[in-house]
Amino acid sequence: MFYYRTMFSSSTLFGMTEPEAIQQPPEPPWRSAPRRRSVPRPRLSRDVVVDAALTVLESEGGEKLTMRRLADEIGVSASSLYGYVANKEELIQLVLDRMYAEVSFPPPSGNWQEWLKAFARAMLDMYRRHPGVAVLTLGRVAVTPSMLSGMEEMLGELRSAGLPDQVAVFVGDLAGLYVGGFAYELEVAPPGDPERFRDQFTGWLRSLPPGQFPNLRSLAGTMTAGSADDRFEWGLDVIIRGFASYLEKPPDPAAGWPAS
Amino acid sequence: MFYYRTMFSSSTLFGMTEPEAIQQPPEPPWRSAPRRRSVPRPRLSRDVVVDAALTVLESEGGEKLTMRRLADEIGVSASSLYGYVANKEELIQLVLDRMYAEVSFPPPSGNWQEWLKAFARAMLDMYRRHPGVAVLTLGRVAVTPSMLSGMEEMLGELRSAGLPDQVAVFVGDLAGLYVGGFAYELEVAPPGDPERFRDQFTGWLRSLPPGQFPNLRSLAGTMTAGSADDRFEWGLDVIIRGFASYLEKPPDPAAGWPAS
DNA sequence: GTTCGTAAGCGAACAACGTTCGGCTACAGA
DNA sequence: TCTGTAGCCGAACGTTGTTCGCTTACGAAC
Repeated sequence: MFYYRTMFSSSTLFGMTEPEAIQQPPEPPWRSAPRRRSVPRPRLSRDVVVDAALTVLESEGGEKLTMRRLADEIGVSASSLYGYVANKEELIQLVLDRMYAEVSFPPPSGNWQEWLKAFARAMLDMYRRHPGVAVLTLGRVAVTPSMLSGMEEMLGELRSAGLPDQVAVFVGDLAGLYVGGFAYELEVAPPGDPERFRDQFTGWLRSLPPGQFPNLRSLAGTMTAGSADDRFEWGLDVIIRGFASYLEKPPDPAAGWPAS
Repeated sequence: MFYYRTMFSSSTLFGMTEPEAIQQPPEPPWRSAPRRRSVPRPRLSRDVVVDAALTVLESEGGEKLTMRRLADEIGVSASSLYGYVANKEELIQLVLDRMYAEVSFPPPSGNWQEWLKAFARAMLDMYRRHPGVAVLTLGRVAVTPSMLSGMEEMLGELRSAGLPDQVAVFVGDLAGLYVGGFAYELEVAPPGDPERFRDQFTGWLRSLPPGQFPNLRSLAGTMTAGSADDRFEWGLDVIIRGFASYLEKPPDPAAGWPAS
């Protein structure tokens, strides 16, 4: 579901330790241990910080999530946060982990296509419940524990439904990119009335010079047609159809496709 | 090709003017006119600034593109840049416009599938020639003149190849998202030896606890298999197959798909 | 009950960022 | 030669993430 921005870019970013170094609990390396305290009387905690981050996120959006603003939300100074979070990047990773953990997996079924659609919808629902989160996933690679669990679950379902390994890996890759990108698009949409905005955009397209942009002009209505949900379902369907077609009729092996 | 992050989020971001206001040259609204000067003896110019931005971008990456760094590159003070560029956002838009203009369109052919693949490859080539640019497209909506031209060209080709309007619009949407996301993935990959990194990542996956992550462990090799080019071609093929399947066998109209 | 160690939290500060403002400078036109 | 102005600059402002040293208040030890 979310390999895409993950598989080739995740590890060294947060000072990933060498494979040998990770043994007992292979938590992602960015997860630093919270500071020990033999005297337990803190007003703060990792959970308090992450909770407050979510509050700020949902009420003011991703760009407004600043360490000072977050500290204000809790009623504490900004520097205090660094006792519980290594830096802002780690904070965001913790937020994303919390979000991914919220996504519930569809029950196992032999039908990988329907399962994947249900999972994708669950992901999109999560993004919708927490506006401001999709923005955080951009330009960032989140290898959080709960995201690993999501990947694991999906791979299990796809494999047990009979998909070849390579296809199982790649379908998650592509679908994850799709859902994340779609959620981002929803978030970035201007806050005002969507109808009005759509009309505005359509009108702008129609105002392009006819000689230079005939297609954009005549397709102005088409480009803004359909509800967000319709477009989401459609894209999902197209991607899954593509993979189904691949299963029925694999391309020429000489083209360099990895063997399944 | 790049509708995705465009169609529903572009306009109000940069203070889009009302449709009626745009008449003769409907340049995107972020493009402010450079300051008039009856005395033409400037060391700087918009082109000089954009050129320098590209140099910084390619040598130090997107995060390092700062106004001060850019000014240093030219040998000028940071504040001087604001005579030629309204702000950093506009600078980035200008950079992106320059990049999109560099992409050459494949010659028209009746085969929309091959045409689209060729266009996607040309886009990816552009991103590869200019490392650091893909990062800039994230979290941003670039409705630049050259990007409009790209959309126009693609729509023309797809329509003349017989694709229904709605499909033509959406295929560009999805393919654009794919290419942009892929390019970003390439950029974010750690600078060191890719082979070594892949081994590292594979090893890390294999070090996950077997009971909890059996699939991730056993698919560790599969997840990192294939060259970047192979994976790019594969994803492209999957997407296009999905659309082809849609053309042959449209889904149930009751499901709310837009009529073509 | 007093002392003490320690960790939680604070305020100030730092560097870097985008951006603005007032002023200097040097040239084109009068 | 004078003057207006365009081009550019340095300093500054308000943010940002982050660090550092200090205060404070509690649990434990005597």
